[in-house]
Amino acid sequence: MATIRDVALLAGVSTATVSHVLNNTRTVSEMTRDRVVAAMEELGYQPNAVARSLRVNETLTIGLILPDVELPFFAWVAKCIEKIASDLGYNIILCNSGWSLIRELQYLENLQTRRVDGLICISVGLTNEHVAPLLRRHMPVVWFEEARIEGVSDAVLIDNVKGGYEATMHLIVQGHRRIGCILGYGRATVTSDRLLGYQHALREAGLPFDHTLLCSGDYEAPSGLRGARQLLDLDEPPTAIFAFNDMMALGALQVAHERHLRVPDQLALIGFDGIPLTEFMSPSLSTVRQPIPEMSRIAFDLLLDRIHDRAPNESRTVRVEPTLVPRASTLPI
Amino acid sequence: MATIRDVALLAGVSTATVSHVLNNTRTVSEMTRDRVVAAMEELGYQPNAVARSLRVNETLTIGLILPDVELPFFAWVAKCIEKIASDLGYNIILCNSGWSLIRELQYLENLQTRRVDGLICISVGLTNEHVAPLLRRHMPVVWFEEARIEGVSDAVLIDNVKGGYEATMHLIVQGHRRIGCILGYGRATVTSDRLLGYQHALREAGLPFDHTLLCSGDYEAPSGLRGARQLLDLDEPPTAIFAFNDMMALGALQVAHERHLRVPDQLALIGFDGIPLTEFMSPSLSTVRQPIPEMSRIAFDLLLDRIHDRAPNESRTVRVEPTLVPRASTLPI
DNA sequence: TTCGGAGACGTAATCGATTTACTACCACAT
DNA sequence: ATGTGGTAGTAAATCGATTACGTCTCCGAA
Repeated sequence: MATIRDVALLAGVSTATVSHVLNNTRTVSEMTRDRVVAAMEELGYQPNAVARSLRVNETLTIGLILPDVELPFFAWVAKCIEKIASDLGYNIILCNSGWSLIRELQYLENLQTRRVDGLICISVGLTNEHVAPLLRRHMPVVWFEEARIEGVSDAVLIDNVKGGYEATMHLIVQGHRRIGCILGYGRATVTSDRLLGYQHALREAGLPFDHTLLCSGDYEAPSGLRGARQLLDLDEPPTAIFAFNDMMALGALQVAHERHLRVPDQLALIGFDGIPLTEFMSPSLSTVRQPIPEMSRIAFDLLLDRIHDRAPNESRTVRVEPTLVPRASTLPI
Repeated sequence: MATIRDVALLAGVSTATVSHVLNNTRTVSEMTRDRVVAAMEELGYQPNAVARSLRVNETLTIGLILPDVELPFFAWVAKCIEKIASDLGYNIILCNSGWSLIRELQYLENLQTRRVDGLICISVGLTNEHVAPLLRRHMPVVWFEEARIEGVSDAVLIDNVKGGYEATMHLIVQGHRRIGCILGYGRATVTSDRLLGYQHALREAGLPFDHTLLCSGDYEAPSGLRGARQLLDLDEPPTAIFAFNDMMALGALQVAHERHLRVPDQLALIGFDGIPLTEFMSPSLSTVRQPIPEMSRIAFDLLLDRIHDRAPNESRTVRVEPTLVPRASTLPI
């Protein structure tokens, strides 16, 4: 494999000159430049980014930690972030934590060792305490969608209280009085905030809060299925179900079909996230959309600001608005 | 950021000794080892993988090029490969080509520059000619699921002819005589082989091949929707549709609902891939499953063999069997 | 007493780039 | 003749690890 030295030798110049041709970092006479370029061609030279990274202390790589790329929501996030990154010359190291704090911590170690320039985290267990050592070493970290403690590292979040409120209020406006909830993981603020919004809406409408209408899920379809069955088996079953993500809503939708309940007449359904898939469910699924493309852009900008040291000392939290997307699963035709 | 030299200084030993403690590559007396470990702790030392990579010429990183992580099939692949890789200490650089050959080529350049140890490719346009320069530089490449030319680089493929045959024959056995097809991209062997299998099955059953029953798609749900509408608008519409992937089948399923066609009585549907989602559609979708976890394992093994120079000179193609998964969308209750 | 071998470590070259500091040359004005 | 300034190039230090080779000490056998 040809090195910069080989190129320099063949072109009859120093490695410095080759480097300057490569990076356009100093004027090189046209004659010399041509000779260098020709030498690179002839040798099939490919610069070694590892050596470059060692010297300039920059890897043009960022780590992306998320719970499970297989879930459409996270796949969506991964795609958006990868797009933005690659357009700017950055590469993404994909880290699939499988909802495990231990694996998250392993990735944290690993990514530091690899000297990634920054880190975007959709974390299930990491807190600011875990990343404090990274911050001290000036490794930028941005929390995405979920931040266990705000105000220490940068974060881009949505207003989950509002999202929960809007989903619930939408169902109430459609005339529903008993609204079941399929929650997410208990310890996540994502879950507790959406639940808070649900309760606000009930209170505002003067409806009682009945904890038997809550059941827990894990953001995967089977748990939505189990949850919906449990709710529909109640003595006084709900007429509408608010699933805290779209995949659990999909599970619930299957239960509706299995029990021959017409959606939305006999059972209304609303999800959360707004993954593209929701549009293609039958009936199409109402949902609360997270603006993932925008959030990805913001997350990357926050990261770049830190990487290039043009961010303020204090941390920044950007909160974006979710938007209600009413579709056939809640709207009578 | 502490370096190995800082550790050596603090522990009062040479960098060689620290390195040997780090990698367990030479016996170090217990006393010295303790001092070194203590020094590492005190300094919060984290080895620099970039420097290591430069020296040992190994990055423990592999590139994964695929068309679109957002599609559940590719997300599934990404997850499986990432799992296997990370268990072996490798990291994955995610490269989303967006079905573009140009971007694939850019990633190819980029990954070479970064000196990844190997490459797994689900390619839309790359051929062996494009990767020939990589192979000459001893960069291992494994084609996954699709290989434009076999027998030059390693590949793990499924028998798409058989898959197409089984899907079609399954529908024929259920009594269908006119079977529509929603194809994938024309230039891919994945598409042409599945079509071949379809034709084999028709011939074997003595059914005519009618090209008006074919329409083209792009593996995304909307194209399945358009395709299904087109097929059902025929003067003699099919009673069953074979979509060349599950997402297009999902689109077709939506058309069935929109036209109030009972599935499978009035319209039977079968997809391809076997993504987990199929189980949660209503009705659950029959499909032909690709054994992605096994294929991922095989792909990685092929790669590791090349990386460690224990592969034969000639290329190896491993072909695995797809399996028919009959579900409610083709089976009357 | 000497020699050989094992155990424990150190010195310094090396990987392939970038970049600072310096030189050489030429043109032009004073 | 001297100084000034710009252009084009080189030599060598540097990034932070790994590792080939060498050194030193100690112990037991000849």
